[in-house]
Amino acid sequence: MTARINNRVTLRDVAGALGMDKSTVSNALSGKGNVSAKTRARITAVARELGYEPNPLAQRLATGHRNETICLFSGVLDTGITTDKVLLIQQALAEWELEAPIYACGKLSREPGRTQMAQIRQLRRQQPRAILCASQLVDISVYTELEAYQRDGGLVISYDTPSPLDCDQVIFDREDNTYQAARHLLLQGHRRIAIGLSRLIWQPTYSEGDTQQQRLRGFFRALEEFGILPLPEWQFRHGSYERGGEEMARQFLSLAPAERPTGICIINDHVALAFMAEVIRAGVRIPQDLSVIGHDNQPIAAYCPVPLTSMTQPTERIANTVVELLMDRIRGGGADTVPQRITISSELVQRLSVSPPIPG
Amino acid sequence: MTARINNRVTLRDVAGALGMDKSTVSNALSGKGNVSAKTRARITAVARELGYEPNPLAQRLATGHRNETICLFSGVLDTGITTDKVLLIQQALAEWELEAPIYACGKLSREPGRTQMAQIRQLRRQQPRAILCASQLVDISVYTELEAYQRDGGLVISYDTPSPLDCDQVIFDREDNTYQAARHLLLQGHRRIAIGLSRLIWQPTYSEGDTQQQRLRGFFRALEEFGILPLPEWQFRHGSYERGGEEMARQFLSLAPAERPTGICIINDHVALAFMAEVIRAGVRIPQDLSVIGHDNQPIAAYCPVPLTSMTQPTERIANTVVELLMDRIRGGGADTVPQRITISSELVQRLSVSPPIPG
DNA sequence: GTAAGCCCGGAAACCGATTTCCAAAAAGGA
DNA sequence: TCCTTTTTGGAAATCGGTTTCCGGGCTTAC
Repeated sequence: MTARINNRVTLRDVAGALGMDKSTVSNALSGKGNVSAKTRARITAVARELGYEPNPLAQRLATGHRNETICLFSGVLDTGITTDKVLLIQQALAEWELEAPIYACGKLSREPGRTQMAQIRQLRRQQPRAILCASQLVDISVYTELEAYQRDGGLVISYDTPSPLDCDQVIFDREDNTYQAARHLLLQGHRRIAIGLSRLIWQPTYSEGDTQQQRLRGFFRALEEFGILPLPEWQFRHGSYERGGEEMARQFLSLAPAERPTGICIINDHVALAFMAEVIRAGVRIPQDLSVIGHDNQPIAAYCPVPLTSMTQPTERIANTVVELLMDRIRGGGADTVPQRITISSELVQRLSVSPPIPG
Repeated sequence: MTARINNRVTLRDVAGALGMDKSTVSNALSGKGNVSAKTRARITAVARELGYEPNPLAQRLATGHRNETICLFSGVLDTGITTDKVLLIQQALAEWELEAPIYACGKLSREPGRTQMAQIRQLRRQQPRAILCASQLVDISVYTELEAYQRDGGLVISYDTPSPLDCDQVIFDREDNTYQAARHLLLQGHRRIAIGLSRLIWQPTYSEGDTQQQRLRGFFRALEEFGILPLPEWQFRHGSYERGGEEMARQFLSLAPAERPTGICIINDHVALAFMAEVIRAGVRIPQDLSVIGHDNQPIAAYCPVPLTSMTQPTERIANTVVELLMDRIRGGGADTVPQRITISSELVQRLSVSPPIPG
C-alpha cells in the first residue's frame, strides 16, 4: 500500500544468491576491481538472470558524482521556432547518446514566472550535470537560481538571447537580423518602413536580453544609414502571436492610405500570415501596395497568400553550437576557460512579398 | 577537478555545529519526532544560517519512496496540437503544484524509435511517481518498458490514442472525428468525397492505436450510411506534415476535373493550408469547386486563403481529464480500481471552406 | 521521598550502492 | 620444497539521509 519500491533486485540479493560479498559483485559488474574472469562470468550471469539493475540513486549517492543528465530549460514554448530549437538541440544531444528532458511552460501559461521558478528549483534538486537554457523567455528571477546552480558546480549553456549569467552563450543576433530585413526594404527603394514589435504579456527585465529592444536597435540603425527618421506611428505593437497579425492589421488600416508605410518587418511568419490575410481582405495588394518581410522562415511562409520573403533563423546551427560548447566543457573539463559568446546571424530568403515600391 | 558535488552542507555539518546528533536534526527539521520546541527553533535557525538543503538523493534512498515527480512522455512532438496538449497538461499539473519535465523527440528525428527507447530507460531509472504518455507517436517497443515500469509500481496514464497498456486512458476519438467530418460533407450534398491519410515515415504497429486506421473507419462508416462506395483513388496518401499539402494537391490535380472529388477531409489545418494554396494556384475555387474540412482548428485555420472549416480537438478537456485521473490514482490510492478509458470527441467549427456542391 | 510516567535527545541500523584496504590463496621463482 | 610475489575475494567505511528504539532526566502523584 505504501509507495515503496517493490521487488527491486539489489546488489545484496545477487551477492546472497552467489554466497559472495556485495563488494565483489560490485567490482565484478563495474569491471574495476580485482576479480578473476571466471568469477566475473559467474556473477554477471547470475546478475542478468535475477534481472539486477543498479539503483541510480544509491550509485550517485555513493560516488558523489552528479548525475550525467542534461536538461533543457526553455522558459516558454511558443509557436514554432522555439520548440524547433529545443527539439534540434535534443537531436544533437542524441548523437552523443544523451537524452535531455525539457522543462518549459506553455505560451498561454498564466504565471510563467512562478512556474519557471518551481521548475528551476525542481531542476536544481535533480542535480543534473548541465542545464541548457533558452534565455529568450526566461523570467529574470530564474537567473538567481541558475547562478546558485553554477556555484554548486553545475554547468549552464545559454542560447538565443544574451544572458546575464557568466556562462557559454550562443546568441542569435536579432539586431542584425532586423537590420538586414529593414535594409533589404531600403535597398529596394522603400522609404516609409514599419516594424511590428511584440508587447509581451509577460516581460523579462534583463535589459540586454530584451529581444524587442534588439530588434528596434537594428531597425533604427538601418534607417539611420539611409538618413531616415523613424516615425512612432510606424512602430506597431501587438500582443500574443495568436492575435498579433489582426492587431497589426487594424493599426495599419487605421492609417490613411497616403500615410501608410510601403514596407513592413514582422516578428514572425505566423503573425505575418494573419496580417497579410487581414490587409488583403481590406483591399491592400501585396507587394504592389505593401512589401512584407517575415521572420524565421517557417513552413507556412511558402503558403501565405503571397509567398513570404523571410529572414531565416539558423536553428540547426544554433542547436549544434550549443551542444558543441557543452561537450567541450564536459570533456575538456576546461573549468578555467573563459566563457564564450558565439553570435549567429541569419540570412534573407526571398520570395514574392517584397518588391520595389510602386507609386500610385 | 572531479565532478564531485562541492561544499554541500550536510545533515552532519548542521549536527556538528550544534553538537547534536544527525537524527535529532533530522527529526527536528522534518517535524516528526520528539524534539522540544526550543531545540527545534535552535536547529532550524542554524540550518537556515548554514544554508542546509537536504540531499534529495539520500532522502529518496533512505525512505524507499519513489520520487514524487511526474513525467510527460510524448514520443514525437510535431506541429501544433501535440505540443499544445503536452503544455496544457503541464499547466493542469501546475494547479497541483506539480512540475513535469517533458520527454520527447522532434518530428524530424531520424530514429524516433531508438531515441524513445533511450528516453524511456532514462525515465525508468529516474523512478518517477507517474508517467503521462501521449500514445499517438510512441514506438511499440516502448510499451514493454512501460509495462516493466508499472510492475515496479509506477503509474501510467495514457492519452490521445488507445494504448495496449493496462492503465487509465484518455482517448481522443479519431474515428468519430472523421466520421463527423465526412458526414458534414455528405449532409451538404456531396457524394464524391476524399480523405487525406498520413503515410507515416515511422509507423507504430500497435493496431488499435493506429490513428490512420481509426480515421479511415470513421470515413467509411459515414460513406456507408449514405450508401456510397469509397474509391481508392480518393484516398490521398501523404508523408510528413511539412510537405503533405503539396503531395495531396499533386494527387488531386492529376485527376481529370470531372473525376475529382467535390469534398475532402484533411488531417490537419497546416496540411489543409498548403493543399488549398496549391490547388487555388491551379485554378480550383474553394468552396465552389471543392469543399475542404481541416482538423484541429488551429489558429491558422482563420487565415487560410478561404477561412477553413475544421474539427476541433478539445485539448483542454483532454489535458484536464488526464490530470484528474492522475490525481485520483495518487490520492485515492485506488490501486485496485479497474483502469478506465475515457473517450473524448470533437466538434465542428464552421467557416467558409465548405458549401453544398455547385454543379458545373 | 520515592515510584511511575512522559518527554526529549542520542545511538545505531538501514537504504543500495562504491571504494579502500587487507588477508588468504594461488602463482611463480630459486 | 620453501619463500616471495601477485592475484583474488571479503570486511568495513562511506555517501547523506530516515527511522526505530532506548535510556536519562524531568515532571507529576501518592
